[in-house]
Amino acid sequence: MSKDEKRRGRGPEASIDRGSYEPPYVQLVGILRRQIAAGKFRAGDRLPSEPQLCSLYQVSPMTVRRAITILLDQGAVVTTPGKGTFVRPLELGTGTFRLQELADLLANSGRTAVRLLQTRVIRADERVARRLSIKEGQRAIYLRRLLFRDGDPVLYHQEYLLYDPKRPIVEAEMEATSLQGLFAGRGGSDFKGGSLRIEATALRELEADLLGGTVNQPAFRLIHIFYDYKDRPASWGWFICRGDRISFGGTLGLWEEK
Amino acid sequence: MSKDEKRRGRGPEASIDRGSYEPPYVQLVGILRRQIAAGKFRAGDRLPSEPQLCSLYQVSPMTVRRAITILLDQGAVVTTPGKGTFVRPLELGTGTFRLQELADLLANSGRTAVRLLQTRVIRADERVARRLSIKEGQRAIYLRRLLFRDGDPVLYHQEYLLYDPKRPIVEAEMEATSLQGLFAGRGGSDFKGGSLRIEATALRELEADLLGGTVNQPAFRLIHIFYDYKDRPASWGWFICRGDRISFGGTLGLWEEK
DNA sequence: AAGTGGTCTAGACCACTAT
DNA sequence: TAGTGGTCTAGACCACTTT
Repeated sequence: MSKDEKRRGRGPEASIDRGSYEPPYVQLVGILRRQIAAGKFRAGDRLPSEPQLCSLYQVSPMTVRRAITILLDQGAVVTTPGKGTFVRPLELGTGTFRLQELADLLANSGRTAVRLLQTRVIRADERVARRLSIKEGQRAIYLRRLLFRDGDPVLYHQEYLLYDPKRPIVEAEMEATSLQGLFAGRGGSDFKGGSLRIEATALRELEADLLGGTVNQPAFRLIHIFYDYKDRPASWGWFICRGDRISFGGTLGLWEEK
Repeated sequence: MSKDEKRRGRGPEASIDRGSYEPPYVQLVGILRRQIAAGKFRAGDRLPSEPQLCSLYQVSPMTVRRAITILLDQGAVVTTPGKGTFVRPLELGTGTFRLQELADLLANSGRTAVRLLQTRVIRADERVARRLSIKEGQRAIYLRRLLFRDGDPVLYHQEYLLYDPKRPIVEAEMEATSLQGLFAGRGGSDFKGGSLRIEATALRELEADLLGGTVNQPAFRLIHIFYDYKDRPASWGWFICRGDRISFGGTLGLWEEK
């Protein structure tokens, strides 16, 4: 698909290929990244100034600016007004893990199934009340689900939902709520966003039984709070997944997965 | 174009404040985000076209474009050429976890200490050879470190490094290698980047002993490979951290931590 | 005063999609 | 044909830092 990757073998500088399908600012990002990755500019070094880059690569200031901005929020460089643009050193704190693996586990809805284990209206105890910002004793919905991949149970999900008497939730809907649209990505959900937290844990008896694992086996617990469009916490819950079934990957610095 | 005020009818509820220290494109990002978060535009809805946004907020196409681009890589919208810009539904797969917690654990170098437990030159077995892309039997450096926070052991680190006879590593250097500059963020490292993977595990006897935990206690294993500027894998290793000492957080969708 | 990053304008052209 | 996103130009102004 990318057959016009030309070798610009000689000279320290590559140049912008105007005939390429790749826009100049993308090419410039690539050129600068390669120069950094090749060690031409090391951590702490200053990059050429923006006017210099303009004349070096024959592009307008705006195009240089776009490229720099991209490097900036890729974390490759830092800029300080009046001084210059500098190559950023590796910092572990900037590393991130993606949840893509979790989504992959549940992609392809044909291979995925949800079994609703339990659904009941409960009275919020102190813990639930605090998480959902309601009063103790108020109603909430408690759900337990088991998610299958190719017939194998892979995720155990427990969730507390705001109870809204004006909008009762149908059973069929509950299988989808916060899964459809969250996992598959299609169909709008009623949530505007949420916060996540991942913990290391071990399977308890029930969880081991449901997930076909052994008691005390290492596992991930993924805790979520989703908020509705009125900023109310509308869902609090957690997924349990066997540690030998999933792990989460990410990259650091200029490294791109190959 | 007509500069008549045809925006009186269904005008924007917010407008760009030219006197603000916040540049117009940032304000526009905020305005659109708030409208989405408030439910004015729901998942799947189409945003006003870029020319419409230009006249709505009296900014140039380039400014609108910058705002849209930001929303785009914030994951808030998706764009399809020829059709429009659409609000993106929540997708769990887009969630990310930050390693900030890990960096925080080791911030403030005054409270942090590194104890080198072991350092020896070894012959690479099959596993090490594969990870470092060297031949079996070749030399490599094996390190074991214990990292303390306020006197408490918090991280156990094992690492295999490329052995370079031309550049022997001093002991003092080893305490810093891949920690200084990776954690503290100052001082350039010799690595251009790396890949990370996080696993759920349980403490083994040695690890429990070192970290002051109990055997089989839940824990995280953070595996890393760092690459040098010649794209060689120069460091392979992993950190062990008690599960009750750390967890990793992140957000999803339009939610911002408050 | 000169250089640097940061921002913005007011158009232009292109490729794509729908009618 | 008209509308849409995507890109680009060739300047301009500002705030900041260094000399």
